[in-house]
Amino acid sequence: MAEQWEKVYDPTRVEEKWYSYWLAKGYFRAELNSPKEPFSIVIPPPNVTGSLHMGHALNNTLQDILVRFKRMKGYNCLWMPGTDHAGIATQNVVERELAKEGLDRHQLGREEFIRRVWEWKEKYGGVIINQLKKLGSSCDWSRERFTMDEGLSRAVREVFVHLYEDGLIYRGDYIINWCPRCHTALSDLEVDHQEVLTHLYHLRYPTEKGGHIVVVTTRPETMMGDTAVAVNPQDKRYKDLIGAYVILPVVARRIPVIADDYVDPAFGSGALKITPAHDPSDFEIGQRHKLDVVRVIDGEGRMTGEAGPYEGMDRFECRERIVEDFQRDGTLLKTEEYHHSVGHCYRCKTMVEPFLSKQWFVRTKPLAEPAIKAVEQGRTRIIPSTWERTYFDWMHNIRDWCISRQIWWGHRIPAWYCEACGEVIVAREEPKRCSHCNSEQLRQETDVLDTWFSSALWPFSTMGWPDDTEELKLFYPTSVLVTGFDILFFWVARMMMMGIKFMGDVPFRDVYIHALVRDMEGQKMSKTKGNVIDPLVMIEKYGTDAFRFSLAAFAAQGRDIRLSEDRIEGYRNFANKIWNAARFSAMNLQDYRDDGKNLDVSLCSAPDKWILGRLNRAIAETTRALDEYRYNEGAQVIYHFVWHELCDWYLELIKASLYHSDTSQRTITQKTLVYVLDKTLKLLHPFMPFITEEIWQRLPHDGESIMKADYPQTRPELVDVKAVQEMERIMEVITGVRNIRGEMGIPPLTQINIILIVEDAKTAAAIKDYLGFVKDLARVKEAQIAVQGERPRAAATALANGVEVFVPLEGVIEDPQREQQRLTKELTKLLADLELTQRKLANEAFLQKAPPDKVQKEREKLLEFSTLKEKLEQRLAIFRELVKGS
RNA sequence: GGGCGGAUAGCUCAGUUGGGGGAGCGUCGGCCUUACAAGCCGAAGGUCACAGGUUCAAGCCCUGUUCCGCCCA
Repeated sequence: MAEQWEKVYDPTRVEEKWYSYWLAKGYFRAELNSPKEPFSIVIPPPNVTGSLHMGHALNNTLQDILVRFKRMKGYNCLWMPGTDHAGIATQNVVERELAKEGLDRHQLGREEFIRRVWEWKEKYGGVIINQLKKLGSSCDWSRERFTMDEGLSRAVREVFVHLYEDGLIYRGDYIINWCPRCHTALSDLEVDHQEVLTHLYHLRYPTEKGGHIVVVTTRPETMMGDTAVAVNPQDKRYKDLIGAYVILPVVARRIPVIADDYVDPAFGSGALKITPAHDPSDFEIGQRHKLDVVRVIDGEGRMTGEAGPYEGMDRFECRERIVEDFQRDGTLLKTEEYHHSVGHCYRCKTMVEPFLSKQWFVRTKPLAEPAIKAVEQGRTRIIPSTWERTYFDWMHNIRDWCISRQIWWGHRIPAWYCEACGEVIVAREEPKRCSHCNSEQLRQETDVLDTWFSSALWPFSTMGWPDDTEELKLFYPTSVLVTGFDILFFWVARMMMMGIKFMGDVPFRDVYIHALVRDMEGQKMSKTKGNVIDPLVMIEKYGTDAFRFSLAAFAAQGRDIRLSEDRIEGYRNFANKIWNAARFSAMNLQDYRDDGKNLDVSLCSAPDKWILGRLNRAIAETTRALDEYRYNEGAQVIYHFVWHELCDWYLELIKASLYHSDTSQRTITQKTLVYVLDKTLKLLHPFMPFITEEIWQRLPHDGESIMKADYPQTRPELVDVKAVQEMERIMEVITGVRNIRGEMGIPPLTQINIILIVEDAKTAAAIKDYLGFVKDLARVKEAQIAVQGERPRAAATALANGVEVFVPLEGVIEDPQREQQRLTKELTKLLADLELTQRKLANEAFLQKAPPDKVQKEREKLLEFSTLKEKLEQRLAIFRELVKGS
């Protein structure tokens, strides 16, 4: 034990060292031939373009805690890591790079562009993986996957073709969400609705027979695409106009007035302009009434030739111009302010354009049904269960999923079109000729699939599906998925559907949904708001262990996390506390030799027995907390145990034995200390992997690494309940004396004597052996015990569970008023408690209806409080006299 | 418009079948006590948002109100 123990724990050197050690030893690897029970988690794959943010940090800390916990519990653990190709995001990044060189992807061509993306991925794609390693994540890196890997791509093709053959994938013309900047379709989920302040424009459309009708719209620029005006059939104002025609301004097109229940007569003028090409509801109305479809905005967000004089203008510019023009010519009657929510691209925040186009869709209803049932039947549990409702709501109202994207980076849709006969061929491998007309003129679909399509297969594609692998047999279904609620629909719901469809079983037994990390004001962290706290900066500043512990301590179920740096600093101090406790122990263990025998409680000292009792409880509670995904409770239990029980009491209590006592007592305490530290470090390891390994290796230990050690189990046979209680009574005595010191302003260096008065000789005998602890911890010079003796008059008093503590004040402090004040304060508190108890016991209904044990408890309290009251009043009487006399 | 969550100490938050409201940070007082001043000892501080209801008993269960946040349309 020649190691240097620095006075302050320095995480920087330690972390790197142990992570490399664990890697080199292969501790993170899952085994394929193991008798151990399997436990598996697939990582929510971060975007390959990403870098570690708080969300990742929380998510992976929680997973790592679970995996380390289970591994120590003896499970064969697989934590499957990897990244997601993030189609749109990655393409955007690489396009930006190209733009710096003055290039765009069209100049490069598809093949060359994709080559550049791969090149970029090889160069920068590993960033987040290294950051996860810094966090201590014990993933099985030998199995790292990427959604664009050959194996995973094969799974994607297999699933696509299979779904197509089952009639669950179709292609057609529908209104989809179009991002004019990313130049692609988006699914409904990929649209963020944001409340914006815009205007409602009242436009006057002349009717064919003279007169006019007023329509109300937020989007006047689409009016050139109107193909009808709709009113509610019940609306008397417009009854006569139904079937008539109006003349569309600007383009002078003749369009009908139609009746449809969709129109709300109370909104605006009650007349709605219908633009089937640029609004989802209008599209549906258009289909019902077989209306023409006129596209006035193109994929770039610019006005088409159909827009007449506005052709070529940007959609927003067009709105301004058209409003000006209408103002001038009287078409615009009125403008009012209006709040409504408008869709924005979740990747680039551009306002999406509802857009009619040909896209590929997944028919989701048949897939959703079994996924709903699985949760209803509890085959997958969602924790906390409040999220089940959200899951069900979404699943019940699920809409078909637009899966085609007009970008290049991603899994190209395995469909080919025959140039000769127009046949669509969907196949696993590229077809040579048309299955219908035998033509060789085939052209592959240019669209790629939504990234979430491949993510949906993640729990089984990463394990080698469609091959029938050992991994799948062992580790599917996975034990738990740990993820944030923001991707419950995007990802979890879709994995449920695909897992059940293709594996015949749910992808995970449990889904643990954790909170979002927000800033101190409760705002979502975002780069644009500038309120991000960088996890890597926190790690740098406070150490990984402190940072991880903070996240765990904050992770209360069902509640968002408002991260505060003060708390992280607090847990940095906690790490230092542990370090110093270990340092102290090491200093007192230099001569310790393990005798190889089991710990014999009967030989232990009272503090030893006490800490063993507390340890047992800490083990039970931490284990229960982690079994129930109550991370914050687990963290809290350990924190309290280490700081306020182990350090504040136990280490202080054993100093005397370590410093002065005879060898046998010292050896037993050393043995207990080693035992307790060992278990404590193991309890803490899943939360704080690095510091626990460092300390564990420095102290007497058994094995190569703490992460391969057994997780502590409760040991009732090591708990001596009576000894624990006796110790606690002495601790109360100590606290009582300290309280007197503090309240009476007796400086620590002032020597005091105490007299303990007890009721019987038995108690006196029980306490006698413990006087040393009182002397040491309360800084007492002389301590006497008396049975039923006379109470000293000028002495401050404390009552400790059957022991009356007296601190004679003569020569210590001469002002009796202080003690009088102190006693009055105590008495006031006591009287409040006493009154409450008396009132309860005076209540007939309570006596009759409350459970007997509760009533009994109140009776005991009454007795206790009454005795205390009597004693306090006696003391007060004495001090009143002393005050008078002085 | 529909749904969900929150309101508890100065601040950030725990509080698991209803039975004397806790922690961390901060504050105040005292300490360089040979592991740790990133520390030790002591203390103060709360109509548990508001109004009703159920119950012998409510921070907790029910109803309504106000304010805040989120998701979906």
